Amino acid sequence: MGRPPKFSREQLQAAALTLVDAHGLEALSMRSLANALGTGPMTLYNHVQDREDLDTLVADAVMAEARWSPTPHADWRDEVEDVAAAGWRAVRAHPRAIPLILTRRSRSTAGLEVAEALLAGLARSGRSGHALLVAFRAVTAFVSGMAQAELAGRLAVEAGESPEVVIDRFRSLPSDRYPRLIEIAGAAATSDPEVEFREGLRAVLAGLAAPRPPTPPQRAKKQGRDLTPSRRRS
Amino acid sequence: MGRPPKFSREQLQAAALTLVDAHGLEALSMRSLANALGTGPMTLYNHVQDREDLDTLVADAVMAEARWSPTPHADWRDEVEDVAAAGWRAVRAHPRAIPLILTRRSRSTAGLEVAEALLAGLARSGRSGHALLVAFRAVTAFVSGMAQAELAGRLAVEAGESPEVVIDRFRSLPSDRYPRLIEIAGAAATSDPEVEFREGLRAVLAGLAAPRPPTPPQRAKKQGRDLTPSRRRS
DNA sequence: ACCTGAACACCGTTCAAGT
DNA sequence: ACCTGAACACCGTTCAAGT
Repeated sequence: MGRPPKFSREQLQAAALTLVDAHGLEALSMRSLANALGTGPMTLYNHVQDREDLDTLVADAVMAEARWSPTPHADWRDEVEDVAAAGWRAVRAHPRAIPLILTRRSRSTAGLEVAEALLAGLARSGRSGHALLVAFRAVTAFVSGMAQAELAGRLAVEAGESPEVVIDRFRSLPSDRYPRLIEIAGAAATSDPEVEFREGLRAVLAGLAAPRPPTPPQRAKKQGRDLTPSRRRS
Repeated sequence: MGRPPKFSREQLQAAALTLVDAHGLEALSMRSLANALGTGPMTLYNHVQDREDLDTLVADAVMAEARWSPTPHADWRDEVEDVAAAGWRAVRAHPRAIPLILTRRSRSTAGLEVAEALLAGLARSGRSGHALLVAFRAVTAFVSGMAQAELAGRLAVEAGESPEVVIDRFRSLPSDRYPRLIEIAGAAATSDPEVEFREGLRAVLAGLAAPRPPTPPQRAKKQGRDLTPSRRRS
């Protein structure tokens, strides 16, 4: 009976994230992680339900790194910006894990923490209920969408191409079909992702701060989304 | 020499998407697709570079379904909203393919088409260069972020739980730690995703329409992101 | 309660051969 | 140019057994 676990959840997370950071997502498997920890694959099933669960563990490890100021700012928008930027920094620090985060963020406890902090800031705008939900979705959508954009660039670089080559290829798209795409590819060549994030987020927050036009009443309906609590192992 | 291809790109796309729609992402493999088409796995390598390439093919098939009005609206924001909503509808029509879209949208030709149409609308706001890039990122980030939210709900339902159960589980989170999360879980219970999308997008567009505060000049730097052209097979 | 090796039913992909 | 079967090096996971 009562035998102490051989590995802690934190050990698993750290080892898995290290593997992903160093060698990419494809390098993470039950077998490779077990190997990195010096055991057989089956041992992992004492700590993790699934391969899926392992992926969630990694996403959670990334989100757990997010740090923001605990003291509220004067302006609620600054507070939201602070938390959102923290989440985004955590994601950017682990580019190879981004697909996992895009796909499992809402199953991570650490993700819930970030969400609640974001909501605390947004609630200070005077919103509650449905309006708060919409604002929350807008901000989180923006953050994870920016992470998606980040991923796209890294994928190509990963595939062995320099950023310059990627942009050049865009520039060599048929210019009659994709004139604007080519234009922003040029802009992207000298752009700082941090600035893009900041400016974009401020635009979103400005939109949320502006008086909102009346909207038709809700039809009662439908399922909850982005609301899945993380399943805790045993 | 010159032998006509046994399958067209469209056939592959259709068969793969059907498989995913019907049985989920895990049901798509080189072998299962080959089987559905009545060949051996190796035949697929005449049409596709990779397993990765197959994923991109599916994402492309989904984005190719996006349809929007070809005639420009009076207000540029309505035009952007039209295109963005079209992209979102396409995504929602294939919920089980969402992880692929989140992860490979920027490698899809059909995705480029949507992007260019979005840019055409945004350019009418008077933006170009860096400002256009930022506006573009904000809108696409919002759309794919909303898709991410959509995914989260479907995952749980897929896992065999009714939407009500999912929301109930959220409501039963520790209420001292996650008060706001619980609040919006309640709001989400009666919320229509379509309304959320519309309201959120309008907030983003309102923010983009508002006069922008001055921003510090760009440091020259960095790589392009979200700009990877799709690799065409021979 | 937790650990673990063997075995099974899958994968993607290389190779070599065919037309 | 395109098709294809056999074979290889991987996967996640079930089972049964150990402490």
